[in-house]
Amino acid sequence: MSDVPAESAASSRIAQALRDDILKGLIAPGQRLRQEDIAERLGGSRLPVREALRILAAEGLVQIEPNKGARVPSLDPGEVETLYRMRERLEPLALSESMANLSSTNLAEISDIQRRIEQGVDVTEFLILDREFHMATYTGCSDEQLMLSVVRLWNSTQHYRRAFMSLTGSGRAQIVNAEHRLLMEAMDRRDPEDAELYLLGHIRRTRKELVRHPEIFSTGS
Amino acid sequence: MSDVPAESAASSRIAQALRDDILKGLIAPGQRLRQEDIAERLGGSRLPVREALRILAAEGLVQIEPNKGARVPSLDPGEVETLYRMRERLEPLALSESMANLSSTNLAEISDIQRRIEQGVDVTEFLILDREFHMATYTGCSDEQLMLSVVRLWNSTQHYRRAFMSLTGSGRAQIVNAEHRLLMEAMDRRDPEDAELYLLGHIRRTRKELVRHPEIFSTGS
DNA sequence: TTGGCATGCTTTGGATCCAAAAACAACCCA
DNA sequence: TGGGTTGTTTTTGGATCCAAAGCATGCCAA
Repeated sequence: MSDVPAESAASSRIAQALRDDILKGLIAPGQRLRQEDIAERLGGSRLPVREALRILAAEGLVQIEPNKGARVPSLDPGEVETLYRMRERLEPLALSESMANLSSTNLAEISDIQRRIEQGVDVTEFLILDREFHMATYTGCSDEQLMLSVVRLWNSTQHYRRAFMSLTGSGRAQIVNAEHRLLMEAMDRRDPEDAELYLLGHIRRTRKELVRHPEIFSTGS
Repeated sequence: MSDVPAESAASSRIAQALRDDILKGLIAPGQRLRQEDIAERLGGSRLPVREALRILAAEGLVQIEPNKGARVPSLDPGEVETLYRMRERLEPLALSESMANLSSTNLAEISDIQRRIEQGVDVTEFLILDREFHMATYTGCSDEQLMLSVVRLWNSTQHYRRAFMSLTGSGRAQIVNAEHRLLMEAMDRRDPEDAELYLLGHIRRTRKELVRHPEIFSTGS
């Protein structure tokens, strides 16, 4: 789950810990983050905590309101839909930028991740592996800003992806696997155009499924 | 008793000042930002300066390296090209999300900005008005994350847009005006599809012109 | 003369203390 | 009894001080 280049400071250590907690769902949307609590729990004073919260705010994982503190943003269905529309447009770009630089070793790694997904996993494991899969397809993309945006989008939607998976179970696994396989096949053929198209379809279908399940957004979690 | 907001947030005040300086080009890419200097120049201690730098880093305006401080990132041609490709994909989305909510008053404001652009302005003024123009077309987009991404992209490329304009002069003004007028016409017709297309073409053409002028990226500015 | 190392100087990172703003609760009054 | 108000408490924001990491200079030795 570690994305950023790990600027070796205490503030980034705290940021990393919080990031993991939020992405794992241990901190729910809407929940407030008190600086003192975090400082005590993770060690250190409140100052690096404040910087960590700034870092996370930059990644879209928390929202900071002046004099009111930080909280994990809770999104409404419309916002998540827009985030998915952003993914539909940005990730195919990242993919095509990446594919030119992917070695066959990279492709083998991607294939291996997909193999593990198809071995049947629980929701938590699937969320991790699915993210690993897509990020692996982007490893050839050297553009930092683009990848930062992609990671932000994944971060912001992670909670709702988990809620969706928990709700629908792994019944949709077959479709996802088919889409992943199509994507991999196009990548093996070194066909960025097809790969972009399959990826677009994959994300778009997920978006449409999400908006069909507004119960994900009920606060009771 | 509190009639004036009293500038409660010193860190955002400092961030705003720095942001203005960077966008105006007073702080060039590659230039280092020493915390103490900023603190002394803008008033306050180093602490709010640190937070301000984090805020700006989130907006892509500065880069922070641990124990080495913050500097305005200097981009290579490839990075700027990717940023423009991101713009090509994200801004049409923002535009279509926006258009549903634009009133005729909004459209009149946009038209007024374009009118001022066509009155003939210098480079500095053009950069401001052009940004105002496009941002005005996005005012109906209520999605925060999308707009944040768009602003980030504009921020990151601002310096190279200015370098390009200074280099080529206002010779390209006619093309830009024609594109803006086409865009406005589609918006007046309430045709998001056409508007997206014109906007895409506008950004794409600018990208292609930029990559044709690599001398923009030479450090001597 | 040149390469490498050590020392000091500068700059950033972190901790503690203090002030201000907001949430909360109890109270008073209508 | 309900709403507004005021005072207390909690929490965040800012300033100062101290520690650690870079960086440059300059010295010494080969």
